[in-house]
Order: sequence, then structure tokens, then C-alpha cells
Amino acid sequence: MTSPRLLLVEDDPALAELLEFRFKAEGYAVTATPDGDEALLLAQEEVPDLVVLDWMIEGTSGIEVCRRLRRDKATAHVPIVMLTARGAEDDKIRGLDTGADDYVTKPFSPRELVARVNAIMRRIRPALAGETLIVGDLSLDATAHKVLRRGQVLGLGPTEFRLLKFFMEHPGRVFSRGQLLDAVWGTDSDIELRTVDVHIRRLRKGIELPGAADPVRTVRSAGYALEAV
Amino acid sequence: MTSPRLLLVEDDPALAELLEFRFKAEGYAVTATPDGDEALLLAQEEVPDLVVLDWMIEGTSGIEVCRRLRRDKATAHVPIVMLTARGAEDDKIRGLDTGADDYVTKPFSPRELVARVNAIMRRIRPALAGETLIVGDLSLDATAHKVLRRGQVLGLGPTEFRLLKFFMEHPGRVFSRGQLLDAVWGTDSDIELRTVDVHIRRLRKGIELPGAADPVRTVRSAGYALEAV
DNA sequence: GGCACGATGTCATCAATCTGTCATAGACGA
DNA sequence: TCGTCTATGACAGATTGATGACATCGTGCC
Repeated sequence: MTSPRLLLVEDDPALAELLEFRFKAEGYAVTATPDGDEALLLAQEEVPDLVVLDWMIEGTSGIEVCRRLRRDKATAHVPIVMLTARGAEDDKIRGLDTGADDYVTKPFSPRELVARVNAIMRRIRPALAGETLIVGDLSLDATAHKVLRRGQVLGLGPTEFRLLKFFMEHPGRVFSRGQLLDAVWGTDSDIELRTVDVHIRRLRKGIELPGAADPVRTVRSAGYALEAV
Repeated sequence: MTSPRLLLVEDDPALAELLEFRFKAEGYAVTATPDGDEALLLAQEEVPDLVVLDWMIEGTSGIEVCRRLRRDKATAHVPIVMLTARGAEDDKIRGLDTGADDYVTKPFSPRELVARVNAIMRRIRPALAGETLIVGDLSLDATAHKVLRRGQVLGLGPTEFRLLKFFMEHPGRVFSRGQLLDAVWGTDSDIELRTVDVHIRRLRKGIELPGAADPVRTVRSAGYALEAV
């Protein structure tokens, strides 16, 4: 399993280094930058699993970075943890309303920040935190690379496994073929959109059980979704 | 769509009342109790969408409640926000590690707590956090691409879906056929005005329910509107 | 090296559904 | 009543998704 990718945007070199060390110790793949604009570029290049963002940074301001991350479809759903100065109450709330998922007030203990980030990771990408995903009668253990349906072990190919995992991380949501290609195959893949259809079919075939409804919903002219049930 | 259900566990009557008031104002269906054991019973009876839990409460302690909520399969995935005393750093981290999703340190501003709860709701249940359009007995979830009427799932074609979505974004307003073409088909489309009539009919047929009035209003020589009801 | 095998990406084709237009019947207001 | 505007059923063409087949590629095994 790949480590969860964390983008750290912090312009105090000492603090940045400390946090990078801590997060790496927790098993995160950390990319750090002191600059807001560069952060946006990095986020576009490779979408991180979580962003830790200082409010007061060089270049584009923290809230602006937050807003832009939210505006771009690819990064719109990446959780953001803001680091704010103590007492700036309005800033905090504005941050949360802008789309940050959490904030931590300086000065903070690294342990606290790590605990908060872990809590969010558990919630957002349980598979990355070594937990079992459960949607309807499906359960997927990313660590063991195992998928069960009603207790039955299913045999899925690698691509179908990643596809199902992605669906289970966002149950109910509809994704276009392009989004699925980006998420499951990678943004740099150069693959026919129609190929997604074929893998959807393979996934369906892989998870079908007699007497159980097909949880993969086709949304004409929009894409596919995993039925939340 | 129903309001998100929030279970509030707080034994300070004044604070409990204040928070209950605030959360109700935000559109939550609040159930409040001062007692940890009762909280567990209530949570089993009707699984809430989110729990706000004071660390120091009568009966079973906060962390124990948290642990038990996590242990029970039905409530294992319900987000929990803890209220802790200032400075109890270890408690905070223990709380997060136990499975709480967030905590707020007393004394806190109700606005902050509400903002945090909203942020979590956005993340967890987008459908419950205002990303669902609701007009009368219709509800439309754009991310899941689903339309419900009185809880019934409706099957709409792509164009009817876009048409209804547009209407629901501007309930009550009358739009000419030209405006509808621009908004739903795109400004560069080159389509007969009369075609709108046909899709209005298809939309009506798609959302009709026995015993329910037609919410699409025809305004002679002007256009159509979705009845705000 | 040579072979078997599973995985993967593409195609061609079929079936289902959707769409825009018409012609006609019906409703409404003056 | 008349003229105007809307509702409706039918339809052919266009999209879109499902499916089976196939060539390729890499891996492990002999």
C-alpha cells in the first residue's frame, strides 16, 4: 500500500522541518513548500491526500490557497488542516467556512496536530489508515488486499480492486470516466475513456453474487457510482 | 431530505440549552441528554449523524461513551466531536486516538463549535450539509445524481435532470423557453423553442406521483416555473 | 529461451435510451 | 367564437452503454 501523501505549506523553516520529520515518522509521504503559489502547483501536479496549510505564508495567502484548492475540481475534496495564530477567532471560522476541514491554533503541540491529521485520515481515506472499508454488503481490506461480499471472498484483478476501493472511499457519488481515469489510473495515463466501461463490467462481474443486486449504478451521460445502500 | 440528526451529550444545563438552540438554528435535529449511559441508549435507538460529547459527564465517562460508540457496528462510523477542558492535552490526543473526529477546548465560542460541526458534516454527509437541493417534496442530490420525491427515487433522463436542477436552483421563478434553452442546453445550441415543451412534458411525467400535484407551472405566453410550494 | 497465463487496453457491434421535430388535439383568453 | 398558445403521441435519427472478442504485454515457470 502506498503512503498517504501530505502536502505541508509552512514558511517557518524550523517548524516545517519539525513537522516534516513527525509526519514522516507517522508514515506519511511529505512534500513541503514555504510558498503558497508553489503549493498550488504541487497540488495540481500530484493531488495529495491531505494538506496542512499555514495561514500566514509567503506568496498567495493561506485562505486564498484554500479557496483555490477548493475551486479546482481535482483538489476540491482534499481535506485541509489550517494552522492559525492564537485567538484569531474570525479567521478560524472563515477558514472552516472556506472549506478547511480543521485548524490548529499556534502554538500547538506537534502531537496534537498529528493526532488531528490522523483522525481526518481515518475518516476520509480509511483504506490509507489501514482500516477496512464497508459499503453495503461489501467490505474491502486494503492492507490485506482482500474484498468480501456477504462474507464471500471475491477475486478481483488489480485494476478492479483499485476501482472498487476508490468507489468505496466515496460511496454514492457519481464519477465521470475522466475522473475515474485520473483517480484510478493516474492523471498522466493516456487511456481511452471507453476503457473504463470495460473495467466497470469486469468489476461488476467480479462482485456479482446470485440473489444480490448490482451495487454499481450507471448514470447515463454522467458516469458511474457505487450505490451507498 | 431530513435534517441531520445530532446527539448532544452535555451535563451543564445552561450550556446544553445554548448549544441546542444554536444547532437547531443551523438546521440540525437535536437530541440532548446530560447522561452518558442514556446517550448510548439514544444512539442505539436512532443512530445520529453526529455526536457532540462532553468529556466530563455524569454516568459513563466521555471517553468510555466514545469507545462504546465505536465498538457498536451501527454507530462505529458516526463522527464524534469532543468537548474538553482547557489544557488537558493528553486527554485531547487520547480522545482523537480513541476515535473522536474533532474536539473543542472549553471555553469555546458556540460559533466555533458550530463551524467545526458544519465542516465535519460537509465532509461526511454532503447530502445532509446543504449540497442537496430541496424544493417542496422534491430533493435533488447533484453529486449522487439522484432525485427523490417524497422519498421515492425518480428516474429522469439527462436533460430532464438538468432541467429540474435548474428549476430547483431558482424555485418559483418563471423562465421563458429561450432562457431555459440558454441555461439547460447552452447558449450556442440551435434548437427549436417548442422542443422545450416536450422536455417539460417529459419532466412532468418523470416526477409525477399518484396523489401529488404537478409542481411545474405553465405560464401562458411567458414560460414555465417550478412551484416553490 | 520458450511457453502458459492472467491482466489490460481497444474495437466492433448490438441494444437500450434519449432527443429534436412534427402534426394534431386541446386549452385558454379576449 | 376565434386566434393563439400549449399538451401530447408518434417517430426516425443520434447517443450512449454493454458485451464479446482479440492482440499485446509482462511474469513466472519449465
